[in-house]
Amino acid sequence: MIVSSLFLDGARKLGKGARTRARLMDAAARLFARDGFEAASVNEITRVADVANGTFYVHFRDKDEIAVAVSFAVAQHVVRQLDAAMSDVDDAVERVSLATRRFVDLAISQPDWGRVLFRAVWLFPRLRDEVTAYLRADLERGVAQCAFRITIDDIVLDTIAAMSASALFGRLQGAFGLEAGSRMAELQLRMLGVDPERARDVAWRPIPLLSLELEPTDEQVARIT
Amino acid sequence: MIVSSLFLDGARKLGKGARTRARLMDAAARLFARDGFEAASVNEITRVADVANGTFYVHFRDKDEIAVAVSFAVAQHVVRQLDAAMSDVDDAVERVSLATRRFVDLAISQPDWGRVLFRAVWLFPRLRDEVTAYLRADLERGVAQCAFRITIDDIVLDTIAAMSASALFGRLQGAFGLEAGSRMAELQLRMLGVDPERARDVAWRPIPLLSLELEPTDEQVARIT
Amino acid sequence: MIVSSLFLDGARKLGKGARTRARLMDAAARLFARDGFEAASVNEITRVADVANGTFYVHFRDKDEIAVAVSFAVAQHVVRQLDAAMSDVDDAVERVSLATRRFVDLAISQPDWGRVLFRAVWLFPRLRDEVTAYLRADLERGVAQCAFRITIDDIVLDTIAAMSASALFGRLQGAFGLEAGSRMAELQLRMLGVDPERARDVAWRPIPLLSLELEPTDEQVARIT
Amino acid sequence: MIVSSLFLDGARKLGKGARTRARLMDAAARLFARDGFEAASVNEITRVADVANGTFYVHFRDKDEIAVAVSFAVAQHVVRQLDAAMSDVDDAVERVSLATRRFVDLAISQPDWGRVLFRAVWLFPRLRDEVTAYLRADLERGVAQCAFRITIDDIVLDTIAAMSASALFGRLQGAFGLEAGSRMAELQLRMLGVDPERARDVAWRPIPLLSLELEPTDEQVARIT
DNA sequence: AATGAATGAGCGTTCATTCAT
DNA sequence: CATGAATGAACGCTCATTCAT
Repeated sequence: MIVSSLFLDGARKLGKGARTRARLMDAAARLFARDGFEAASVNEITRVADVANGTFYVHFRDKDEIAVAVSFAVAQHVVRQLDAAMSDVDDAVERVSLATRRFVDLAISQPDWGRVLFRAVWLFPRLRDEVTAYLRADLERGVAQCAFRITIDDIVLDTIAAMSASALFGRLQGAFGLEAGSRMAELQLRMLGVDPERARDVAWRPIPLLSLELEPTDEQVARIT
Repeated sequence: MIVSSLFLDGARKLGKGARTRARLMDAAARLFARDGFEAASVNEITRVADVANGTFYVHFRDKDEIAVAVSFAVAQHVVRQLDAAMSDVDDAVERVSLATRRFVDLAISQPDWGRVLFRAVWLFPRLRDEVTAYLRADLERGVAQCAFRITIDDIVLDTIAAMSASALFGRLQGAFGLEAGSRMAELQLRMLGVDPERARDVAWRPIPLLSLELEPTDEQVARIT
Repeated sequence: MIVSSLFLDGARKLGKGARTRARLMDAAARLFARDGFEAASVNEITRVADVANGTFYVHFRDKDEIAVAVSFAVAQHVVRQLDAAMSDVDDAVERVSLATRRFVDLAISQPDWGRVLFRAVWLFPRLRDEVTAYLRADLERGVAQCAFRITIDDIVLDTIAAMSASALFGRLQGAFGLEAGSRMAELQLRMLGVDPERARDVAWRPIPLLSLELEPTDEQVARIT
Repeated sequence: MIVSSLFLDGARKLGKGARTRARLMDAAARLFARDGFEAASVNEITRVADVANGTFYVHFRDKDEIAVAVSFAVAQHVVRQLDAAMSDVDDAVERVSLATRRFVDLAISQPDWGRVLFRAVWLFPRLRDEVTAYLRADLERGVAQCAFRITIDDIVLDTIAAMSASALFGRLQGAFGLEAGSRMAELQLRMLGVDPERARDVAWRPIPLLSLELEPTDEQVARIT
């Protein structure tokens, strides 16, 4: 269930240095998810990555740097795939629903990444902005399509994000069941001014499960390395 | 603006032990708020409380214990007052709006408590439950009054809480302005199925500011001590 | 030969805390002398002082603080005794000669302190000033007595100090023999304009050896603690 | 003002290996001067020298070795030039004065080398001996010329050196002004038994400034490489 | 000869916690 | 109940050095 080689998989064909760096990022992702940024120690990261403690500082200036690197890489990886998976969907109502539902379902398929994302979004406002850029586009599309009867501002954007994050969190904690994604999507659509019946229909309609690709694109690897 | 004697004020008439404990909790509340739970050290707490560092362990088993004690006490204190301040309001729409708006305005009047609450709610699910008990009552009242067209379940409850918390957070960070409380209340009401026009009216109508009472009730003091 | 309890001896009658602090300062003096400030590690100091490494920080903010404390305490202790031991000598020529000779002889009787002094004087200009204040008084006295035919300025002062330090260093290294103190005193007096014959007479005349008092005065202990 | 290619300039015509070694020595000289021997790290040296860190150990056994190499080379380079610049001066009084004044003036024209020299002289007694060999010749010449009324021994030699070093140090620290060289030369001459009037005359008489040659002789390069 | 990733002991410092007084 | 000195494991980080390429 836990995929621990997001970065290593992508770096297999690269040099030895890149592989070590990837091992460190994998270890960090796992520990940040389990313990949080502060509680995860550099020594523990290197222990899990199976390198000497000094090796950490060959690849990262300090603990913050790996936190940022891991967070951004995971976030980009996830968001891009969610986005790519609905490239053929035009309707904003469908898009918002799909994004939320699939984002929440991350909690099941990749709990580590989910946790990293969840924590990182609080810590790095820039990351939040980058992630919500996709969301903003969909919301504005919805307004243009007269599907959302609401003014799009920062508070709405942030609130939608917080709602999705909250559902993800509930799933991760085991407080919510499988329906969390649909339920949250429904609530969001209602809030955005979508007719409650339509909101229910769209949010609960079965969708093909998106199985997240483990191996990042070469382009992503390049940015990470 | 910053209240630093929430607990001490209430413990004045009690014994010396209770006063020392109260001083520690006041110090802890201030430091947890300012630095976060992890960054606040026991030595710093005792320094601010003006007691010897060993005295801490006379009153609390460990750092976690004081965190729980402070969080629950602050949360109860705040929630009860928000509740008491609308004891004469029957309409659920008004109640939900008032609760959210005043909760968010905490960020201004008592940023210390706001931060403590915000952190504590993530940390202690039990605290979340206690706080949302009040909310649940209002939501069910709203359904009974046919004002909310929605099924009340844990996800809705949690989502409303997360939305308020998110607005509080935005205020604390300076990302949102004075209007955050009203805007969030409006979004919540829309989500709950209130007519958008009514939601806007209620959420943005001027309300008397609630100045939080500093001294906890005797009953609260008893529970804390 | 090596006195390692300058501070501990003085703190015997004080509380436990003062004794631990004294043990740390003794250990630090020994290690600073042997290895220098930078090479002496805090862990080593606590090991020699036979306390836990964390105990160091109960008594000193950081490594610098103990370096300053040790340096100033040793310097004051030494300088005051040199000064006190010639309270009945009026003649500036005699005084300068005595001070240099006895200072250099430190190298034999207390090599640890000698080394600490030598290093500290380079590191802490303020310490240099404090120490040379005594010297300045004697030089000015000599000018007033028409014994020194020279203008007293910072360079002269500093040069006399450097010369004495250099002789101390040579003794510590084993490069110079017993005569170093007298030889250096003679050179200094010649430089100051004293007649070469008189310089030789005064500098080489036998003097009672000053055995440095190990136990600092209560006043000194109070300043240190 | 700061010469950073003392060794590289001299190694231009040599092989690639010699050039790399020279680049490392230039970098080390600069960093030892700026930060001191202990604070200058091997990685920093290689970074400044623009070679890989592993390359360092192709050319030097350890950090000590480069410190010795740099110190001796700089010292020889400086001392030989000071000596060469007064090849036509016979009078020992003039020679001692010139040497001290020009040595102290190093602090202005080449503060980097000044600092390296100053530190190195304390660290490597053998270096001290090599440098003072020149000085000894002049002192003995002065005795032969009946200009110095003093017995030349190791202490006198060392003291003269310490005095010059002290003046250099004062200049580097900014504690002394332009006059430091002359003042110190005057003090030395007085100490050596030169008539105070003559000492003043010689020490303060204007001299042509010596601009140090950057490129070492081939012979020097050979010894370094 | 040159590279640069990797090592691991060691650094100064923090801090929750204990315990004799 | 209160004290505060003492503890020692753990922290983030540095750095001289090694070695496979």
